[in-house]
Amino acid sequence: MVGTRKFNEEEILSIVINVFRDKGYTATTMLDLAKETGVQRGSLYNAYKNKNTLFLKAFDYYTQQFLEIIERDLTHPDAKIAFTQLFANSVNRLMADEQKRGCFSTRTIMEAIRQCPDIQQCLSVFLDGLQGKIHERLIKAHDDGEFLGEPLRYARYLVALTRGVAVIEQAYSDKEHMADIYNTAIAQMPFRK
Amino acid sequence: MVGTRKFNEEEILSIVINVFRDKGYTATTMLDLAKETGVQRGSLYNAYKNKNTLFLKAFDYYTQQFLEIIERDLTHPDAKIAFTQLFANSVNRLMADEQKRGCFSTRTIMEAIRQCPDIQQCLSVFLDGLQGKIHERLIKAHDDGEFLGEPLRYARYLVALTRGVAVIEQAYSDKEHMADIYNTAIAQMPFRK
DNA sequence: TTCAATTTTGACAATTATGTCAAAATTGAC
DNA sequence: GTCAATTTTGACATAATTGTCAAAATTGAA
Repeated sequence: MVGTRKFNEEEILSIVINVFRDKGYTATTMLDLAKETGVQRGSLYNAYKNKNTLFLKAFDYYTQQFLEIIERDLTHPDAKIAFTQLFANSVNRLMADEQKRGCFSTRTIMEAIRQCPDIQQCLSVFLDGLQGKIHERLIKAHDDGEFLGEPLRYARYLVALTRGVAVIEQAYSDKEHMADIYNTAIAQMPFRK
Repeated sequence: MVGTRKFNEEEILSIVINVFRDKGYTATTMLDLAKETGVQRGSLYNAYKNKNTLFLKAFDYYTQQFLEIIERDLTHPDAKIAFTQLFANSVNRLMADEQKRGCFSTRTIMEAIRQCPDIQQCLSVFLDGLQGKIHERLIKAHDDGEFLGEPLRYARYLVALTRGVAVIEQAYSDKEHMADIYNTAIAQMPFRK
């Protein structure tokens, strides 16, 4: 194809996600995105039409990477260990960011959902995806006799809990606090003794 | 005092909270606030210096009202019923808003905490306040022999869960979904049988 | 009633952000 | 190498937002 784009799309989307994570949806301007990516503002408008569309594209890219990670976190054959690992990794990922910018999807739900047209669909894919991965793992655990609760109810419950911990992280950024919440939750869950 | 303000502060702060709830911290402009409150922009600058300071004041006012409501929700002498009511009321309050603007404090944590200088202190008062009310009620329940868990751990856990449900509300605005999460949580908690 | 403190008002300048566009540059296909 | 499609670039006009200020209005106290 003639007149090909100079920039690498995945590279740009990664940077774009970082900028949005930094400042939030509304506070991020096209100028910010141009500066950080090194792509001229006019080029971004040409390629993505506007901030809204660019955000949607970046969020989809994020979802895809995120769901792969969740799946990997839940691979341990022992269900209780698998969930313990998922939560531990989740806390570690939040803490690993020295700027403490928090969970991108949760911030998107709480801010961008009212600002960014058409984001609802992206969020459905994200949340249904997350709930789906957890649900699948709980069904397997149930079939294995390792888990005695209702998989779907617990999947919903756990998705909510992870969102809650993401909020707590922003408020306190205290690793022990987050770990404590997950430990309390895990200890209560109806895993086979 | 001479040259007294024309407007009623509590009335204005209520409106201000509504506008911020509507559009979020960043997307709300001083012009929006002036239009909605009927107070001239210049007057708002004179009285509150800028958006940031006004937001802090409004948030404090919100916290005060919120904590009174939580305390009232937890008054039932039976602990399990008290928490069941707290959660039911919490869901009902979220659903009662026809615009589905969501939990103001959770949205503030996820957006404004990175945009609004000095909000951290207001949020501490809010969250420590909420955790404190829940903690107190759990201690009482524990003393009464109605609750067998560790009050502080469960207080943290429940605060996180309520934040999580606030996120779920924005994503799905589905009453049954939220109720289901709280039911799953309540059913697991170590209340005396 | 007068007065001084304070608020209100509307206008102003400065800044920031958006979206568009024509000209220039690039590049794959032929 | 040429060419046509596309992207890149920088400039432009428009709109929105901020913060400030002087003049006018208000009001409680003396």
